[in-house]
Order: sequence, then C-alpha cells, then structure tokens
Amino acid sequence: MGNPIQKLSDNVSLVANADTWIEGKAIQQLEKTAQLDSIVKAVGMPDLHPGRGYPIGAAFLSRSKIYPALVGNDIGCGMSLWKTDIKLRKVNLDKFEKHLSTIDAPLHEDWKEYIDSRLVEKGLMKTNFDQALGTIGGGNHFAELQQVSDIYDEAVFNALDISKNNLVLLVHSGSRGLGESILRNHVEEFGHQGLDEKSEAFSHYMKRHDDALKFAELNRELIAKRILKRLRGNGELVIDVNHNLVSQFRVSQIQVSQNQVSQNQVFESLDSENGKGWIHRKGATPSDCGIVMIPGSRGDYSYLVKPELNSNSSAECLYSLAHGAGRKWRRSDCKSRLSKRYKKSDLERTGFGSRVICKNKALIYEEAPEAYKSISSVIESMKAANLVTPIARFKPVLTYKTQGGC
DNA sequence: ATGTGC
Repeated sequence: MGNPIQKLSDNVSLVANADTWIEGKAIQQLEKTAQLDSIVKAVGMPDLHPGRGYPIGAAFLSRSKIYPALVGNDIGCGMSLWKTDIKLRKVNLDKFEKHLSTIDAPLHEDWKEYIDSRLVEKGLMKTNFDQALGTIGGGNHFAELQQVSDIYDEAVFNALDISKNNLVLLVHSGSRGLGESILRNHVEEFGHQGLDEKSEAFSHYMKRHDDALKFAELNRELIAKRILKRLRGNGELVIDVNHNLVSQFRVSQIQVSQNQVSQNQVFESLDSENGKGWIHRKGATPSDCGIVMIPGSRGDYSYLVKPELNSNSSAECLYSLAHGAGRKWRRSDCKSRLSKRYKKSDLERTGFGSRVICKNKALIYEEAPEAYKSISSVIESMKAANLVTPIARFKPVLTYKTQGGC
C-alpha cells in the first residue's frame, strides 16, 4: 500500500492510500498554494479535490501572514452532531418530509426573541444577513437524520451517551451571506495577497472572521432546533467543529508525548522566539478538538472518529483531518454522466433505502453518491496514517438539501 | 460557497 503520508515535495504532504482517488489538478493547486509567501507547509487530506484556485480538503501553515482567500467565502462552515430522542421505530419518512417542508424559508417571527438573545450572548451585532440564520444553504450543505450502524469502540461510544434506538442529526452548513460578504469586501480591497499579522487589515479581517465562526455555529444550532421542533423531538449538541477557518497555532499548545522531535521538525520554520504560526483549514477538520464526525455522501456512511494526537503524523498533517468524502466529479459533469442511468426520482432514494429531499434538479445530480469518493477509503487512509481511530459509523435515514425546485 | 451574474 505504500506510505499513507506521501511527501510530494519539501513542504507538501498528501494523506492518501492507493485506493483513494486524488485529481491531478488538486495536487497542482496544493503545490502552487504551498509556494505562497510565508507558507511553510501544506497538507492534502484524502478528500482533496480542486477548488476555485485553491484546493479543498487541505491545511496550510503560515509563519506571519494569513490568506483570507484561502479560507474562502464560507468562513466557519462546519459540522454539528446532535443526539435526539426521536425513536427509530417512530420514523415515518413521508410524515417527516411533510414536517420539513418550508424549512428553506427564513425562520418565523416566533424565533426572533431567541435569535436576538443568542446573538447578544455570542457578542454578535445584528446584520442584514441574520435572516439566513436557521437555513441550510446550497452546494454540499445538508441536514441528515442518521441511525447507528456499527460500533467499533464501545467504551468511547458509550461515553457519548448516544442511544442506538434514536436518530442523530448531522448539520453541515456555514455562515451563509455573512462570510461571503466578508471575503468579497476583503478581496475588493486587498485581492489575494496575504495580510501581515501586525497589520491593521489583519486585525479587521480576523475580527470579522471570528464573528463569522460564531454566526455559522449559531446557524447550525438554529437549523437543528428548527428541524427537531418540526419533528416534535428534542436534541442535545454532541459535537460542533468548523472546517473552514484560520487559527493561530503555538508549538507548545499540543503535548505530543512520544514524538516531540517530529513536531519540532514540522514547526521549526516558525518564528523561533514564540513558535507561533497560522493554520488555514480549507475543508479540513481540526484534530485537536476531540471526537469528530466525518460524513460520506448521502448514499454512504458517516464515521465518528477519535483523532490520534500521540503520533508522528498529527503534526506532519497540521493537526487536521479530512472533512468528508470529497468530490470525485466536477459539478458540471454529474448530470450528463448520470441522467441516462437515473431519473430524478431514482436519486430521491439511496442504496440504504434512505430518503433524499432535494427539489433542485441540478443539485440532486451534483450531490449524487457517485459524484463523491468512497468514505471508507478516506477513513482507511487516515487510519493507516495513524491519524484517527474509528469509534462508530452511522447510516443515512433522511437527507435534507432543499425544497427549492427548478 | 453566495438574497447567485451578464
């Protein structure tokens, strides 16, 4: 199988086993981005795929400059997992689909007081983007009801107190129009150049970036609460982790018990006085925030994994993991590749027998399971690299994309 | 990705 962490060049690594398809264009983007001024290390995750200029499924360490364009427009995009009290035996997909109609619309006035109080608690000002709070958005965003399928580590799983008889809810969304406007305003003034950490522009961007993280977290919370209310269920947040962000890293921040040497090798090019740097995650899940969920396509499993920090690999991989299966096909290719095989109605069911709610015809093809890599190859790559230990996997019951038709 | 671009 070869080394699961391939060294592509001096400061570029790729986590992928032989089974994991990685597109050449994504590698080119990874290597080109690694050449940017102040960037000392780039790592492609097994879900690496091409983006608009910069690859998705990658992490970048810089010394003293940050690159807002590298984080992209969906600042704070992430994954939240909720355990619910909705019993598997109570699942009625037709009823659920009815209950979930119109959740694309802005939240009703009844939510206003709660939203206002949550904004205040998070220190966020009101903006015109608030009407998007509680909505999923487009692209690869979704909300998915899932059931436990397989448990690999009973002790760790049981500690999370997730019942095998109940559904869980996974929400993938971000900061909607807010993050988009932050990046657009930034690019209009500065283009794609990096911002020195001592500059005023840096502080201005980071303040807005941090607000977008909080906004995205609140958005996912409101999406989950809205769905649970519609389904007459209750839920509790288990995990919420962002995978599009830039954050400061200190060498001393993580204790690597056995392999301090390797960590120092990776981070040796940072400022020698304080050992600080910036980790840009573009579709890369942090590995230093505890247990995380890494979903496959709507027709594949989602894996709950425990990141392993006591390995050579975690520093080499910039304390980052894949954020999903990663696209295999370009969006624009999906319809032509699949329309002979499947009608739209075929795509509203998956191999698991789960339901897909997506009234947008282009999107239901673009997000077809065939358009994504196999999640097991992504997980196996990270396992072989000693980055994660799988705890459990879940299978989809109902995937909500959008009611918006066209 | 985006109250979606000419």
